[in-house]
Amino acid sequence: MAIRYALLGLLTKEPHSGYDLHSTFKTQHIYFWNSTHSQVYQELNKMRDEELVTFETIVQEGSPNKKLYTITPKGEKRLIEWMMEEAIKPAKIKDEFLLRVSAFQAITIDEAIALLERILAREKAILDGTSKWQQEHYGEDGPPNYLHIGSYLTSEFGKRYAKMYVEWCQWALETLESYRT
Amino acid sequence: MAIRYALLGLLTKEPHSGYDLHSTFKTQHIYFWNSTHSQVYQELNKMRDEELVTFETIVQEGSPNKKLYTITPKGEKRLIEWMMEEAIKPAKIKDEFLLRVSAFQAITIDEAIALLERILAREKAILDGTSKWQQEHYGEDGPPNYLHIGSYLTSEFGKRYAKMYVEWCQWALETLESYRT
DNA sequence: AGAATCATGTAAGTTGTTACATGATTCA
DNA sequence: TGAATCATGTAACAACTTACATGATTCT
Repeated sequence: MAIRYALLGLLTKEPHSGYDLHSTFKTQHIYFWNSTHSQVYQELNKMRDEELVTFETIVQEGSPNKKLYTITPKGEKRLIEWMMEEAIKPAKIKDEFLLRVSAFQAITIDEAIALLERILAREKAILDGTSKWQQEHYGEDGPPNYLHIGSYLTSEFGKRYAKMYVEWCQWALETLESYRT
Repeated sequence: MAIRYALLGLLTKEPHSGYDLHSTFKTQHIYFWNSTHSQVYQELNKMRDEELVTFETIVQEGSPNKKLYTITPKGEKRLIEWMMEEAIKPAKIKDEFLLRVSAFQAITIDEAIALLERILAREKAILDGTSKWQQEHYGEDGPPNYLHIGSYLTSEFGKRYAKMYVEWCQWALETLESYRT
């Protein structure tokens, strides 16, 4: 239901192919949305049937042909209606690592520490990647115009989320050490 | 697939009813897991069929009868196997508010500010609730024994997540104000 | 009087995932 | 030579949500 608004939102900036849209979920949108390529293609087909998007086939040399999707006025209207709904559903999170943490009582302290150290390394790498992405795209001053404000604000969220995750891991490791004695 | 590990994890601490388990998702687990009561009951039935849990019917006066579920040795073994898997899937997040933020270019600055202010209030209330919950359950010193370490570590995550969300909202509001001129 | 809490469940529908399917080009 | 990237799609299955269904008690 909401996947379509994720796609429509990206299409308000410029036309994208299905492949592009999915790539964005895997890179920029990881902190607040996720999807698989098959779902993206299916949803784009539905939206084309409902005339929320149109596409144009781009013939390329060297890489396969692609379909460049553009949002229609009807699609824009629908997106804005959704953005203005009073009810904002709370976030739905499925974090398998934190689920493991919540069951740490079932394993030993050493096993728990080993798991945490793996995730600390992973989150450090993510923080690094997000910081670099933001620096490359927006530098110190933020986006040059309002068109990219959304992307800038959410990239900052991603950076803060990763930083919080890293610091929490470090705190959790210290806390676990103190339970060893 | 993973909902069962969420349930099994809680059952390693003590027996719970389906209602209890679902309540926990709505309160303590909101930062890393979510589910509906219907899914909880369905999964408990499946796990009973697979002998991962057993239950006992508790007859109550004043409130309806309930089924108290207990984890079996087979269930514990299955949980630990899952916790020790090398691959830890990245978190899957569906945050409709941040999805709206990512499309802020489609609405006016005033509308964007109004949305952010609503969420700031919501997140402040959540931070407050999480802080109080942690204080009431663990005070200043943390859990008295290793049995509650998981719950303590994840409640701290929840607190830090809410704090980060509040601070990000405040930063985003300032940033938006600066784009008005 | 109406809403919230406790308590469990089924049925129908929607959403999302995994596997299957293809194939050229580029990088290591 | 094998993996990664670009590029799109379908089919089958699993996961998840919403609506329906009931009903006593307690709080406002």
